Amino acid sequence: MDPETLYGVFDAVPGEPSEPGVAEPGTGPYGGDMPRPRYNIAPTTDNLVVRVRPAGEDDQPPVRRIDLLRWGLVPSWAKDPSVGNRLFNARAESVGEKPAFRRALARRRCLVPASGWYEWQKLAQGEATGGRGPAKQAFYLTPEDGSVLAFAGLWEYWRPAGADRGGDGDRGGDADPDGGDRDGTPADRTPIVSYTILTTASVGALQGIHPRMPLVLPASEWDAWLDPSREDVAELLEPPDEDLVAQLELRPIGTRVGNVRFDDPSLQQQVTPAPGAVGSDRTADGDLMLPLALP
DNA sequence: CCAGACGTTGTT
DNA sequence: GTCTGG
DNA sequence: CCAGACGTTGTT
DNA sequence: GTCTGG
Repeated sequence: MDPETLYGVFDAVPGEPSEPGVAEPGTGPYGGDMPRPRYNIAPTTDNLVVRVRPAGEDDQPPVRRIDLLRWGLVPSWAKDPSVGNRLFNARAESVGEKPAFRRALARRRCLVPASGWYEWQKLAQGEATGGRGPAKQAFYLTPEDGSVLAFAGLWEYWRPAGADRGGDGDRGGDADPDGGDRDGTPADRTPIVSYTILTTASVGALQGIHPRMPLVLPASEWDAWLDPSREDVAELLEPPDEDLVAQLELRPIGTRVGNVRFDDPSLQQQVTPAPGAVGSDRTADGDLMLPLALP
């Protein structure tokens, strides 16, 4: 997706230029560089996220802001930020009870824009291919009308122990473009603002591919999800409506998407689905699937 | 009390 | 930080 | 999630 | 097999 379109889609503005721990997306149409569109996003990388208020400035009217946050939520109490490497998803069914996510669910919800997402369907070991056939089929799930999706997310602020420099964002504006500090402070002492994506049970045809899916929020729920004063989000944590899922294209794609060093539009090129995969006209054994006789 | 976890996915 | 397990 | 690494002693 | 990195 084109990152610049996101400001319009989400009625958002660029984030504060000096928020510690946040890589700058740039100001886009307001005058700076935006990150290039991405086609293969991996956990631990910085990606665009929509938030209302990155830090507690309580008086100002709510403004949606877009920043680059690290995918993989690092809890504020973590001693080592690598614990966030595995916290890139949070189950919607239990997120309110997990120590790592509970506080963020109550106070720091966010939206993660995406043009779609990838999923792997595990296939029965193909006997017809002598076991050498592909054991899995990748899919790109994307709205047929090209609209932008928003995944429900949570974000968190982490500061290394002992790093005691005060300032919650608007002071000490030393906009350091690269990760490290000028004074030689290693990167593992810099603050990190990170996020996680909620998952839920798959809906409709997606169940044939994978039992889980990201919690996709319809645009009508974006405002409520982002509103930090909203107390009861149980309704928003329910799986998406079937009609939302019915608007998605389930596009079989090649296996290169599994390797993060590939990151270009060709990853989303449609391929013939493997036998037994969703959309294939052949069974897992390679036999042609015949249409059912109608009465 | 202290120590240790704190999570999800998927199980050819 | 807060909860669970020993 | 998938891809890729996974390690020490001792230096024949 | 299991962990780390992207």
